[in-house]
Amino acid sequence: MKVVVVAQRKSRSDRRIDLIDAARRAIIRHGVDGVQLSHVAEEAGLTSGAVLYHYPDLRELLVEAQHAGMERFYEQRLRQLAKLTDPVEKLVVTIRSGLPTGPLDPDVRLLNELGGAAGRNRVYGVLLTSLYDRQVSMYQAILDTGAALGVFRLSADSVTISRNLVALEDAYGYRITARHPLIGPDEAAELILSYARAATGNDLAH
Amino acid sequence: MKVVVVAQRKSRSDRRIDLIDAARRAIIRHGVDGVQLSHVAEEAGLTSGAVLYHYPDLRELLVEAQHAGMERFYEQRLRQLAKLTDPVEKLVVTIRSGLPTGPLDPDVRLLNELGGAAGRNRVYGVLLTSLYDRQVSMYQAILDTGAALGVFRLSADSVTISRNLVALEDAYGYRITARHPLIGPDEAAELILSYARAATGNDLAH
DNA sequence: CATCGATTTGAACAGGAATTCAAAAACGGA
DNA sequence: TCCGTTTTTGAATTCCTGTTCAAATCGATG
Repeated sequence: MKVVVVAQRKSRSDRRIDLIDAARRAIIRHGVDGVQLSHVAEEAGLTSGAVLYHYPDLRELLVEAQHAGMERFYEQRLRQLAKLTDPVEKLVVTIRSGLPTGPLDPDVRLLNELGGAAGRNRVYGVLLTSLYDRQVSMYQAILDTGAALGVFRLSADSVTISRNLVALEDAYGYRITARHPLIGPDEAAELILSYARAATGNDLAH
Repeated sequence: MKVVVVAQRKSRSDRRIDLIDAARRAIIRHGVDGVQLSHVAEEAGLTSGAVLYHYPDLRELLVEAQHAGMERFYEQRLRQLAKLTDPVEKLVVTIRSGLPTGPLDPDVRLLNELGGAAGRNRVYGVLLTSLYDRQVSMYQAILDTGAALGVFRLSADSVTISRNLVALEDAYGYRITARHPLIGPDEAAELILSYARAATGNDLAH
């Protein structure tokens, strides 16, 4: 008696979502340039042929996976922000939400994979740049309203400060995923807050 | 008449230096995880067999290439620093020397390739961490002497400020190599200087 | 200039990955 | 339940990469 087990069949769109998620995991495991069809198939619990059926070009799937990962990361930050009203609280929470929870944080790991590739691949460069700009705008809104309310006294224009805040998040994300022995999520948050305090003239105690 | 052209023969150590350099270029072209033996061979003007003769394990060569690239980057920064005495000048020049000259700057491109891989590969993580720490020390020395001379009035301890300065360099290095349309070397330097001014209480005009 | 060891080539080989495709399986609807 | 369509498998094929190794070449040395 031969029993053949076939992977659960799914609708077109459900399967694509599965594959994008599988690709995300595969990229984290093997890197954007090291990932291969079989890795994605394995993560998805399918055969290479099935993956190819949905995405004839692996590179397209990878781009979609990166895109989806970015969007998820950004949406998550916005969602946390939406719950708050106090500019001080907003700023503190947002700084936190830009950092990985630890060295294995999948969202940040995925974004970090893009860093190097963005220098070689224009598509990735554009993706990463657009994420950066949106994050900057996010901070700007917080800083501007805080300044309007008289809670913050900005040491420079809000664009400059916002760009630096996002830059610091990015960089500490790399340090944390690289397992710096002295810099974890808490320490990184404190380092960025140190800058934020100087830039806003507020001690950011909430 | 058959003419066989053989690559110029070189001494063991010369050839190894060549290969490390070729590997550096190959990594920049294809990524740490996308680079393959033939890429390195091509960059070196040799055949795969010849590369394998010197480095039976490609991964070892790649690690050496990354290591060499890091050291070169760091040494270069130290060298520029050694020429100066004024803390203000030192700080300004050092900030500059941590940024790529443009999107194609090979040294920064190479370092950026490491970012993602450091989350997966412990060796790369250690390399990158040690570079970061040394750069932090470099800034610390500048800030501490400036403070001792009364030129700087630090807004936080020198470790904190130094960590943030290196973090900002790193992050803007990524932005520049990803070809951010608004942030080039000059703009990045100005952004970091904005922080440095606030942190040192010095307007850093030289 | 003859020899010897070190270096490089080039071809052969092995393993693995992407791609193709016919057949099988699963699903939805009649 | 049966049928037509969609999805998945698995095997065959092709392509590519790493690896091995004998032969050729080079450079130094006596």
